[in-house]
Amino acid sequence: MNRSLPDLARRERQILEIIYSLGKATAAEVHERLEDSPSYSTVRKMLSILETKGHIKHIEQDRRYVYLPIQPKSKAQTSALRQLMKSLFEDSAESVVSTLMSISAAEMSDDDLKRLSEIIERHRKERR
Amino acid sequence: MNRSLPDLARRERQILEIIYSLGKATAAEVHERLEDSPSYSTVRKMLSILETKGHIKHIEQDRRYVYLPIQPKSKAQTSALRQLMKSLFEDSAESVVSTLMSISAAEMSDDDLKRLSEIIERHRKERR
DNA sequence: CGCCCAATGCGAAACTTTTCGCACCTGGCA
DNA sequence: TGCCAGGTGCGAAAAGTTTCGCATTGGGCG
Repeated sequence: MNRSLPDLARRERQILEIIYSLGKATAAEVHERLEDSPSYSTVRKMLSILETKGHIKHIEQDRRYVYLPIQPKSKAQTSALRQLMKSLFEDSAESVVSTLMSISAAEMSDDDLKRLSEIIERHRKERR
Repeated sequence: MNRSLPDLARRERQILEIIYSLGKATAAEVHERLEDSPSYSTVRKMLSILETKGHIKHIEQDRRYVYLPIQPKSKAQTSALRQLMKSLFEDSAESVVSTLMSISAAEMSDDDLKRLSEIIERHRKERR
């Protein structure tokens, strides 16, 4: 199956996002971070459903399950960003960057910003 | 209510995304663009549900309903990007830009890239 | 005027997601 | 050994979403 993040149901998505943001997570950790928290029992059930659907897997560690995403984060990032660009940014990188600046610029140091420029400049050069 | 895009149910989200990407849309237009298309009737029902829930509104034009988002696109962009950064990019603008480049750089002209740099440089200067 | 076409409104069935409680299992400790 | 704490598994109820068909409405045209 392997639908991308935004095609999941609400709770499923929330939970998968938590797992991605932590890299890996136990049921308890997910439960802790989930908003308007349902019971622990519910969270475990959702995890097992996500596993059945092929979005996550688990390993056993210290006698408890630790869940991991199946799709590597880099792929999830790419497909989520693509999808977002398409639905809200007219597929325009420029528009994304503008919004990104309006969100983040204030909290970034000059060096941080410089580093962003450099990422872009590097791409300009590499293509020649 | 006004949950942001990613907190909607699957179909609801798909439909709202179509409306955002077109700016405004009739039931027929949404129907056309919706994947694995459900009946026209279903689409209209969803639109009326989205309206009830406060995500869209309609105006009448040439004797048919034209639906519009309630939340301005710019707000939707901001909150969706924030959310994405948090869940998949460790809140790092740099990481977003890298991924963005890997998606888009190949299809951008040198001028396009230059314009991106300028957006960032502008922010560097404005803050001094 | 009356009919037809192209809309909308809405109730209810079907399906999917979400929630939870209870049974079970296992290691550590009194 | 037997009990407790802290895990997992899972069935089934509840809630939420999605689908559709049929009734209704109103303008344009013969």
